[in-house]
Amino acid sequence: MRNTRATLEERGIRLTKQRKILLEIIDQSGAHLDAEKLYQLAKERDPKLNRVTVYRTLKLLKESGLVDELDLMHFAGDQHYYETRMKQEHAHVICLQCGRVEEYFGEPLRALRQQIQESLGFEIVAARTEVGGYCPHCQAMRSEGLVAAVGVETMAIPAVPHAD
Amino acid sequence: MRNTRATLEERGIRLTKQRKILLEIIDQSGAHLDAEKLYQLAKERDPKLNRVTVYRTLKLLKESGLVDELDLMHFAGDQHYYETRMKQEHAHVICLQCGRVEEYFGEPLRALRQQIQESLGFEIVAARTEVGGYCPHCQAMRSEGLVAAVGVETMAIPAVPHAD
DNA sequence: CTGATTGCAAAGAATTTGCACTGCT
DNA sequence: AGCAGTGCAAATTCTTTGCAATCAG
Repeated sequence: MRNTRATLEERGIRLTKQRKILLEIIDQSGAHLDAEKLYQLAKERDPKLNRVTVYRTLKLLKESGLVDELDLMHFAGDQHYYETRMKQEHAHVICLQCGRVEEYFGEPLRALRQQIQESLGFEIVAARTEVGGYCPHCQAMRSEGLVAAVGVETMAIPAVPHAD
Repeated sequence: MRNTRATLEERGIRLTKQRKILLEIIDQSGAHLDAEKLYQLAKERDPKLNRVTVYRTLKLLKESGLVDELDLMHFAGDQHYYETRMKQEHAHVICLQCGRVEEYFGEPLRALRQQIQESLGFEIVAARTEVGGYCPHCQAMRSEGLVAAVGVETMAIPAVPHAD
């Protein structure tokens, strides 16, 4: 957040009340927010704040490289999710049953990036790895036959993930 | 394609004229098609074929695990791209300048998948790695100052990639 | 035959744009 | 003050749905 302000300033981007609110929400929220959820949260702080401003701000932050845009394997639809660009690269691993999203940090990610860079000669700017599968908890449920076997993309929007 | 028919048959899915056309186009096209491009190509073969059928068929193929859905870092917008599920896992590496898409196959991808599986205990069903950066050709252009430096996501829809 | 599949038109979801007003810097 | 930024309404883009007609198995 500290560096965020600096980056924005460099770009001559004004720090309005609305942007402050949105930045804080994105920063503080551990979860991966989509535009609508971000809008709902922002409205609590400033009921006048418009959905359009959310979209415009997200676009801005994306372009400035301050947030990353994910789609979590389109698990719950086609909306996009946003998170502040983290110091460390990570993969998102989503449970196709319960919707839980885990983050994976680890050496193999660096190795992969490194290798792609070398073998293709690309100068990599951004990388995204998303993985869909079944978390340990849901694997158990499935093998107990408690859950109907369905096509991977077939299930409806998930209920809230089970507790831990 | 041979196995495609089998898979569809198992599911009791009828092989209509329209579906045959769409399957062939997806199969034969080396490129990554979005729904609209697929529709355009299909219309050449059957002008009556409707856009809706394209969407329905893509959904079906996705659910049957016969095609993968990509978004190529949203480089050219929010549409999705489709490709037949390949035998081998691969990453998509897209040049943010010219739009060229390279595919990377390589051991590190397997290692990553393996590691995620082990450390998170997930049973992985599908994985997707997308990388944005600058291809060797565009790196050269950029360093020659032939191209204005722009924010990563700022550029317009790309022209056709330069020839190899 | 008969239920799955299509086409058409219309609805929906997510996101963007035009424009007059407002408020950072 | 002056222009970037906002809100509102309307437009766009991408995708899905309802329903009667059609066709594969």
